[in-house]
Amino acid sequence: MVPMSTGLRERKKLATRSALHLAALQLVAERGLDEVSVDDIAERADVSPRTFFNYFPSKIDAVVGLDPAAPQRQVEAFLSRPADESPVEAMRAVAREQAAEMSENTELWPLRLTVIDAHPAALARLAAAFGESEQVLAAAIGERTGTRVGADAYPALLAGVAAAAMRTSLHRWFAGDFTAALPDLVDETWDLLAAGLPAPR
Amino acid sequence: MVPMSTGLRERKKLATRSALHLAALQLVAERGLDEVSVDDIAERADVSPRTFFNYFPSKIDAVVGLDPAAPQRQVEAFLSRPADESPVEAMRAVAREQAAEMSENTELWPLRLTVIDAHPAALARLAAAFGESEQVLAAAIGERTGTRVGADAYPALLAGVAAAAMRTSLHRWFAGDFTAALPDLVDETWDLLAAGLPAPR
DNA sequence: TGCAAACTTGCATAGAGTGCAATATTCGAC
DNA sequence: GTCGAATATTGCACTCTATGCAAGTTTGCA
Repeated sequence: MVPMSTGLRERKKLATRSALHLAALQLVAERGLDEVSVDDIAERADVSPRTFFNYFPSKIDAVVGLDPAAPQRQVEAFLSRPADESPVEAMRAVAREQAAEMSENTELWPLRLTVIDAHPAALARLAAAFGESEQVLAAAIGERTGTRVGADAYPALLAGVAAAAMRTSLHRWFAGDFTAALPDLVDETWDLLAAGLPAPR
Repeated sequence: MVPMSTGLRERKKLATRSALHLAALQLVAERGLDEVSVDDIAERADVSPRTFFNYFPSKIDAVVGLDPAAPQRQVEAFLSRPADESPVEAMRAVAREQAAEMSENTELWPLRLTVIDAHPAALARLAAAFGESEQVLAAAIGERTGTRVGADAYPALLAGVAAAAMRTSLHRWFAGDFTAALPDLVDETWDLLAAGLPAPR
């Protein structure tokens, strides 16, 4: 159960998914979102148009190409932080880890963010994905702090703030042509938050 | 130019838009999102299916039914706050005003939020709308604080945090069956933010 | 009253997205 | 290696979304 790195079947699926995502990114970068059809993407990735929808529920999802397991991994990382850390500290540490991972593949995230930022529909889909992520994260925060998500403001707020922090950091990374170190940007952002968002200067 | 409350033409357009939005809300509340087609919505609102798309770019937009001018009004409210207020104070005041407005019509927002919360696609669209709103708001914050949106983290972060605060407050309002006063929920949320998100208890 | 601008509608069309059944591939046991 | 079960791919048929365009209505205004 839950194999770490398995046989041919699993690897092929990952490869196909990755090929579809990359094909979508490249085609949209070349021509723009509206000039690219699902058929185009499937053709470049060497699968049938019908197979495309076995991997992504929509065209825009293939462009954004987020890992559907990412929210769950984020939750696990958060819950396994040392118990003496405050929720904010733990969340911040998880964000820094995530940032470090994103920085590792020096090609994928910059390409992704560049394409996404140029297309409002993709930006919208990304915002929606962050929103979904927030919900499972809020549940985890509620679990850790012993508060109820509906009743208390804290869990949903911290989840929302964490998502905003990551989005802000990613956007600054992009705006600076990916020359800065993403984990550093994340740290700066969380410094502002911990201080209660003091006015600049 | 820019008439406050104008002739028959303007009023009819607003009425049609409102009728389409309400029809979408009611139908989706009755049957669920996938059992409602654009044709159904147009029929209940007594316009042709083609006219539907003169008012909303997609079915889900009709369900969510947000005012496309809202982000701009938010920006204007923010920029016209007294100059001695800090950005956080100004943003918080704007949020409280918005909350008060939303509470005024005791039918619309509760129905909206109930329908939206029951349908992930609508929730995603709402998250995307908040994201769009953040962008223009960030520009305004940058203007007020004299910082550059791409270079400095502050404007985008405060905009993102403000959006998270509003979403959190709306969700708590909904979770408590709309018995609480929304402006109070907003205040509590901003208290947490200003204190740097201290751990509960 | 009558002209111009703005709105509605029908028609045609491209493309997204889904269910279903047939085919092909991989896995695991032997 | 071979075979059967499980899983993945594909083609087909179909519905619905969404948009451009042109013709017909309604409204605003002089």
